[in-house]
Amino acid sequence: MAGARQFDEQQVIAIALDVFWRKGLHDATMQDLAAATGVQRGSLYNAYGDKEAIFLRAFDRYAVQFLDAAADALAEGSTAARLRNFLDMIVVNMTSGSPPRGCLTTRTALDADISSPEVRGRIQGVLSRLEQLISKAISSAPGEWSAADANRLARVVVTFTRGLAVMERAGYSRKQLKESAATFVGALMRDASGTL
Amino acid sequence: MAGARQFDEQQVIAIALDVFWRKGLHDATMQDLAAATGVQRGSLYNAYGDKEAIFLRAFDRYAVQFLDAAADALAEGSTAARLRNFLDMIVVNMTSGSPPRGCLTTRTALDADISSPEVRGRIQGVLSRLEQLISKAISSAPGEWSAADANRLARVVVTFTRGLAVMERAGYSRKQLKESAATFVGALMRDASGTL
DNA sequence: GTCATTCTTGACGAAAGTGTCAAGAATGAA
DNA sequence: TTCATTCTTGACACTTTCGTCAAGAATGAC
Repeated sequence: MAGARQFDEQQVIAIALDVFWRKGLHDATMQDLAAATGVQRGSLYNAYGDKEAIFLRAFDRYAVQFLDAAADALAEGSTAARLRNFLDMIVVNMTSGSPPRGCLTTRTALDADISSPEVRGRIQGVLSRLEQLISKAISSAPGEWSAADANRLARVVVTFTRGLAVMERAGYSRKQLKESAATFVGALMRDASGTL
Repeated sequence: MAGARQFDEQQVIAIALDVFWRKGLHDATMQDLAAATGVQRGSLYNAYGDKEAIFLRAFDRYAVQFLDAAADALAEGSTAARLRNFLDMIVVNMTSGSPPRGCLTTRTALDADISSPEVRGRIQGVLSRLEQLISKAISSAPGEWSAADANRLARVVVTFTRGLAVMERAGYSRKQLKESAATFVGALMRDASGTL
């Protein structure tokens, strides 16, 4: 293999992820990626083909990290504690960075109508795997829900997390989002504890 | 006033709303607006200045209609019934059209980082007025919530509606969204009735 | 060390969008 | 009817982005 690649692919994809996270798949340009990575536009075309191919690589890395973190947050405690941990993780995730980067999945989902089937598939993949994780966490914790209820509730929780991502874009602070998340879990799980 | 305008402004704004609703403020072009309205690009620039000015007019009309519809849906019945009516209205609203148009407010919110303060302000305005409507509906219905609880719950409900809008973009059907909404209300409002 | 292969670079042409403008058309007021 | 004003139209200049390509640089295999 002659003419070796002059850049670190892992690093380029990691930087590309950051660019996409900040600007979105649609708004990030090849020039943005070239500037951020220090790799010439032509080299990126040569190495990956087009912007979407870079996005898919970056997104796949992101999805793995994200779902791992979600699984961790959902691993222990009561159902309420698991959901609280999970939602806190989500909120911190979307309010990190300066300025905050928001949620890459949600941003990408909103552009679904101008995205390729590949991209749409990744979004649906992340959301459905997330739903499965949550459903499992709900039904495996000591709780009062049937498997069917757990599935339905999991979808509601996923939907709520997407709402948090929108609210973040609308200007709500980390603190406000955490407060809403706490209210949500409190209302959903309310029992004799009397929260809410 | 000599040289009268050759087009119906109400109609142009209504058509512009449809274009923005389908493509988003950012992705809709002046050429899209010109083609859809039948008014030349130059005339639109002459009449309104730029794309954002047209958007603001269209959005303001949309916001009034939307909030009126929300107030209607939240007007009568138990807290649960009000919320169910309201969420059904929201879901129908975002799944109407072919293909479905989604939610204009949510789409616009997701582009907050490249929008003007005026546009961001409109988004926040709609969301906060919606929150107030819901809070009022919750606390005015025969129910068990304090005013502070109603405020917190209202924000949770607004957040959930934003989540529904994202899920719609991700490919969920009207039926699925309604089902999630029903589960949400059932879980939130659960009492001796035993739903969920 | 030679060489075929691959990568890198900068430039190119095409396409799409923006905002502006001069010239002409249309209109209401007098 | 006349005329000043306003609207309409198509063209223009500018910008951004895209994808490609030829020429040169770098590298691993032999």
